[in-house]
Amino acid sequence: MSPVVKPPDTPALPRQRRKEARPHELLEAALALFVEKGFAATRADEVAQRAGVSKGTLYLYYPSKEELLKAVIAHYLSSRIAATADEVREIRGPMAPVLREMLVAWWQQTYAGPGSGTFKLIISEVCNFPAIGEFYVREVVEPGHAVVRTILQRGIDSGEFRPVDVESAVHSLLLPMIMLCTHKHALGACTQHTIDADKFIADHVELVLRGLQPSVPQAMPARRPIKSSARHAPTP
Amino acid sequence: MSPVVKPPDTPALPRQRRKEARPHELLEAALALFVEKGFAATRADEVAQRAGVSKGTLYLYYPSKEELLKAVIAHYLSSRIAATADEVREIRGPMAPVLREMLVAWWQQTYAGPGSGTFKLIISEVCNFPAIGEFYVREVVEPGHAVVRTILQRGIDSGEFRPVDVESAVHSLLLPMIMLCTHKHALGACTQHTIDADKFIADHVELVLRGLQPSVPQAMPARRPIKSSARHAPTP
Amino acid sequence: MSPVVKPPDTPALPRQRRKEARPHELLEAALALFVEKGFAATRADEVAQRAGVSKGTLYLYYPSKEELLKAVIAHYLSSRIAATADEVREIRGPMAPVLREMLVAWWQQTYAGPGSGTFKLIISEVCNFPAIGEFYVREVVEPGHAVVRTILQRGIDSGEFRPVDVESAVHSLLLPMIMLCTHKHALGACTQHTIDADKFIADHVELVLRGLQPSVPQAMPARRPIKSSARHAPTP
Amino acid sequence: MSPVVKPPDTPALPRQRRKEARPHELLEAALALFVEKGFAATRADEVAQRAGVSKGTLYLYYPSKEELLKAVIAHYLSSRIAATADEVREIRGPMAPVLREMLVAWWQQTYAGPGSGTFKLIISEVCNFPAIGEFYVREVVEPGHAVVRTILQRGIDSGEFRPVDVESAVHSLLLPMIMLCTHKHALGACTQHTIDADKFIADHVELVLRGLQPSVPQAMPARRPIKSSARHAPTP
DNA sequence: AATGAATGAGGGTTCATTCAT
DNA sequence: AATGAATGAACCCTCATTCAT
Repeated sequence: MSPVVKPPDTPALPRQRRKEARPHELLEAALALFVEKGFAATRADEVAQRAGVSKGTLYLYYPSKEELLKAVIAHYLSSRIAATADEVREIRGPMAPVLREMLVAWWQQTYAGPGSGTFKLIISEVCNFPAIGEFYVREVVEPGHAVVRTILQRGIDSGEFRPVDVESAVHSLLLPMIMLCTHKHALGACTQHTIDADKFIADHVELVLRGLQPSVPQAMPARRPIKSSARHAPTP
Repeated sequence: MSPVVKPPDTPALPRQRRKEARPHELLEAALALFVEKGFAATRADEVAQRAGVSKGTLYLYYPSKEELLKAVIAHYLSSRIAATADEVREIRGPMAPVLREMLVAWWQQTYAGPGSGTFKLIISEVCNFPAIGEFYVREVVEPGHAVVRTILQRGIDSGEFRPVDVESAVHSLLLPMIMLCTHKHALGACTQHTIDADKFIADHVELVLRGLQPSVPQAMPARRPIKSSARHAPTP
Repeated sequence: MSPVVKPPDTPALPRQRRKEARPHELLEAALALFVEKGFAATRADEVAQRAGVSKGTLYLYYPSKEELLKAVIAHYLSSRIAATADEVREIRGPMAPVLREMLVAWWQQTYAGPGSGTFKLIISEVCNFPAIGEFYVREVVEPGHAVVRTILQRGIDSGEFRPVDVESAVHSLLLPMIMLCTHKHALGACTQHTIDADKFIADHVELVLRGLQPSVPQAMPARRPIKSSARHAPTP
Repeated sequence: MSPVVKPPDTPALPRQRRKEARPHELLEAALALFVEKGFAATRADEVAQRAGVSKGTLYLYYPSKEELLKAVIAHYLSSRIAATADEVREIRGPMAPVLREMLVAWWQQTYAGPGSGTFKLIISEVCNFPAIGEFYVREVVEPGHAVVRTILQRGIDSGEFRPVDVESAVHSLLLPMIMLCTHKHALGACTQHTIDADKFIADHVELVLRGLQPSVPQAMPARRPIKSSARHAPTP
């Protein structure tokens, strides 16, 4: 998927001057370690060592550990979501397949690649480095939400979807995806509690799309109290 | 909420002896700081100061920072989920209201309280302290999933719900809740990107419950390709 | 030997008020720990605990750890050497038996009792607390040396001993004794390298007394080069 | 002797890179301070400062203060006693001059050099670090004793020496030397109580050698009570 | 008088950053 | 450009000492 992944079996590549590759290798090493251990618990020379350079070299490319973090975030979040938005604007016809395919495509690109760790990283570090949060919201959250919101709104307008709260539906669709990316680098990385991510995402999108269908009036008497005695909060 | 916060302008308030209250105050302070800044970035005397004691006192109650972390996790994750499971087992009748009310009740308890931060804390630190992950999976994840899984399965068996993949549906219901707790202490704590959590949870549960309803045959021509040219991965 | 040794099998003596015994118990505990671990490596509450009191109580009797050290030294070095000196002054007749019996008597008293540790303690701590050294020299070294010196000199004057350097002979007699006391609490306390102290002291005194005998002229051609090639410094 | 001592009035002498020299300089500084103040009372940055480096540099070469202590011991106790033993084995002829010269040679090498402090250091710290004692016994005590024992035994076998207890005689010869080394760094370093060490050692060896001479029967009626009333223990 | 909880200065150790080579 | 030895501020933790009970 990403051709820059350093082959892990070439430990001592023979002194070829690859000044151009250095920054990217450092970013990749830094991302992996920041995601795994957190920013504060990652030592600068761990990053350098994983990138195959000395500690001093790291500081040749990034003036401080914090700048390295920002570069990591900027690099792995430079999204092409805006481009997606433009494409979506042109599409006509039923929105359900559009939504399904767009989400699954984004998902497959994201979950497998190294960028899946950025969500955990942002969650962990945003309070210490609020600039990261602003960048993320501006570059990723808002354009991403906008795309999904647009599709949903168009489906509602055309009667394809029920008139649900669009913000909530956006979250219903996207939050599990973010959570799964996070899980991959958290519990999933160090416990036996794994999730079949691809299957879940397919099932989840399907479930939500079902939930968005206009109701067939008589089909479901939702929220009509049936036997009142049966209902109570189970964990008061 | 926190009447114990020492006013910072009293330089030497007379040394207090409160052996019983200290552990809880220290745990509360540690949770807040570990959640906000991360374990490694939190200094031991920050915790002590927030709890209104000196650094030495902290070490009177917990032998190391790591043990303090474990105590925080153990304290705030001692769940009453098992009790919930017992109650649920007795319930008869339609499962949709049971599910809705149980989830909302759990949600309201959790999101508002200090325990909502534990999810971010676990996400951030589980790779550094795998024992935390095992504890969390055993004490929270598995019993929690079991409760929801039981309800869903019973609804499927009775024909109230479609025969969906139960594991996926459990995740569809719960992951957004976890994500929202996490969000509260991450982006939500330091950017303007807020979410109306209560409304979203209500909407989300409703949406999923709709998606679980048995399908009315003619209602949705799902997955039928409509205009083939309209489909392509939106973020290439 | 010393009737104040606390029986170690009465761990909780039932609240009897023994204010008078406290200081001595503290001194005994402090001596044992200071000798074993050194002053700096001994914690104040270790001393208190070994004496069966709380940390606060220790500070009721001694205002600081350093004062406790001084009290230990003063207590265990309060020597009765001066009295010995008076007795010796009266003695007439051959000095060899006097010396032998006096040294053995002093040895037997000292080596077995707790005071044997004071030599190691002084060696270890005198550079950090020079006052201890001055006290020790004044109270122990000088009077002790004076006694032995007097006896030796009298033996020399009477022709019983050879006219050796008296200072050197004093050291030849006493230094091994000090060294053995030190050894008991150093290597002897934690390795298998033990010395049969009583036998050695008897042998040593005898050997030195022999060496003090007037020489029989033809007996020893000392310092006459014998086979010159055979002599060279063995560890150059 | 110590040309590396940094003059204290040059606040920032330009950072030096001397990877080879550092370990020895650190060991020398550490020995001096550990001997003078004891291990526990010596601060790591005192050692670093005396070696002319920063505290961090110390930890570049030794992973902890305790490892530094072990390195000091290992470095200054790497004895050439075994070599001496080989040489001694070849020597024929009278043993008295051999013994005298060997002891004086060893003495002169040891007392003047920095290694003279190791005895005090071992005495002070062996109970806290028993491995040091085992190392010392194996590397120094046992081979050293073996050399002296061999010489004495050969002298006894040839009739040159009286048939004394060899172990005791070894101690009679060596313990005062150890004690003098110890004294140099204890009382001798901080009180006026000095000993003319070279003279004493020469006298002492001579005294003991005299005591080892075979007795001329009629010369000394040792242990035969002469005037019985004159004998009594002077310090009862 | 006795206790032991509380304090905070101090010491061992780490690690981001610098700089001589 | 690259290295890695050197630095020192900062952090975890200890423990002598104090003081409320």
